[in-house]
Amino acid sequence: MTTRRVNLNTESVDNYLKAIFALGGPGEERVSSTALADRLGVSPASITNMLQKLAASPVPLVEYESRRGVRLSPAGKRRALEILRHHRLLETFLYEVLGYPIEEVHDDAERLEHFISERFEERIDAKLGRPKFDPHGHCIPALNGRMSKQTSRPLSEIEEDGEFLVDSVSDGDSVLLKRLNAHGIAPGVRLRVLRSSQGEFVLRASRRSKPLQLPLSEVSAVRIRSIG
Amino acid sequence: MTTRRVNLNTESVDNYLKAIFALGGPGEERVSSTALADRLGVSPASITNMLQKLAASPVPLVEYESRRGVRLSPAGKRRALEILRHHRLLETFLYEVLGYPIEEVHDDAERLEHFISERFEERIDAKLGRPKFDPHGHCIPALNGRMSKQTSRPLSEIEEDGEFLVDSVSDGDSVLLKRLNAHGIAPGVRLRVLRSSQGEFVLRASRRSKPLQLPLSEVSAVRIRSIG
DNA sequence: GAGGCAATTTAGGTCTGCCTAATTACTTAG
DNA sequence: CTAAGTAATTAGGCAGACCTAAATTGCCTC
Repeated sequence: MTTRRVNLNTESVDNYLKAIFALGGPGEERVSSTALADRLGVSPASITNMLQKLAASPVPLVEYESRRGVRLSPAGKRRALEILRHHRLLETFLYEVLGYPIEEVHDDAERLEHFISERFEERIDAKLGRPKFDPHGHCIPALNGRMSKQTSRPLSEIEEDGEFLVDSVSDGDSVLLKRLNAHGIAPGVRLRVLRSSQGEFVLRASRRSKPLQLPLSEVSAVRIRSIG
Repeated sequence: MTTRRVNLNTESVDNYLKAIFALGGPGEERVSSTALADRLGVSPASITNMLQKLAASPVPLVEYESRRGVRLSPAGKRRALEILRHHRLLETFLYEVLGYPIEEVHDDAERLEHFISERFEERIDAKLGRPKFDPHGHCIPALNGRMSKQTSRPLSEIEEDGEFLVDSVSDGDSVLLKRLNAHGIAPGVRLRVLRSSQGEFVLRASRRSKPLQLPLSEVSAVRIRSIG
């Protein structure tokens, strides 16, 4: 019986690796099947199936022990970072060069990230002047996969009200993103937290703009640093 | 029994439609299965299979009678032209904005043409100033699918030697394209045919450049118009 | 008008990525 | 320490897009 080699360069595999990378967090913790199933919108059975394939490949893309969750192998992490790089370069490109509205950038980048060539990647990187951050304030991994670690924390986790620097804004929810943008809340901006009680925050980006009230769930989309 | 509806918005379908469009020529003649199989690098059986599906869809993309070849339906033609538009806009974009070498433009455009959004299409079109021709000299179909018809003829079909205007150059063979380019043979250029005998042509684009000798098979990649 | 041949279609598989249902392994509460 | 309850895995299927091999069919020639 020949060991049949499978093709692991598919969009689907890309998405699994991205999801594991994202859910693993900075500590690269093991990720559970359900968490993945949930994130990818796929049944748990499909997850198990794919993970077994990814782990069994000649150069395994994940480390996987049955019922104990997965984490990326070095090769898998490399791939995940490459795609993340594509994604963020594309977002920057769509925003800067093609003049997309900020909240429209994510979806197109998500689709194209799987299909651009190395040449395309290199050309837009050059055109943009080798940017380090995308328009949401997220760090763009270098070609070699290096990426500086996050020094920010979610706005939802502050101890007390006051003034902060917006570090980045999550790009997943375009409606929220548009709203934040309309209120001047964008990376690099000074943000005043006027009031944060249980589930509600009231924010203002500058004297100009109107205050914005947000529930805790949405506030966590904004990451901040202390000023200074 | 429910009529199961199939998904016809796939890359594969795109490629069938493109192939039928290209092989049908300006007269939109019926195209044979073998010609398609050949062009798409797929077995004749697969062609039959796909054509049946395309013809049976609720809005048929092709007109197909068993053993008589296919042609595009109006809907199919619309789709084919849309993709051709994507392709040529992308080529122009990669060339003009991203500075690709001319011979590298085709492959990336071919991959991306299936995945760009309407917004992307509109943005690059705007950025390029609504171009009418791609860098190979091919006409870019308008948004509504309108496209002026070709007034040129293949260089391989000239009656006698002399001077011509290069109309366009085929983008399929990147090696040839690079060679033509290196000899200054590009759309809009005056081209002198120094000698054309049986299977061989000798061409020169300007007093400057060295003459280029090409076999008939490659010469047909160049389309020309009379000078006037 | 029958044979022969090439083109085409039908039949029956494969592989990928997904799904549902059924089963098994943990974990934890009593 | 057992009974739930939950998480994960196995088993068995399906659709899409391909393939090979085995009919067919259309047509051309003798």
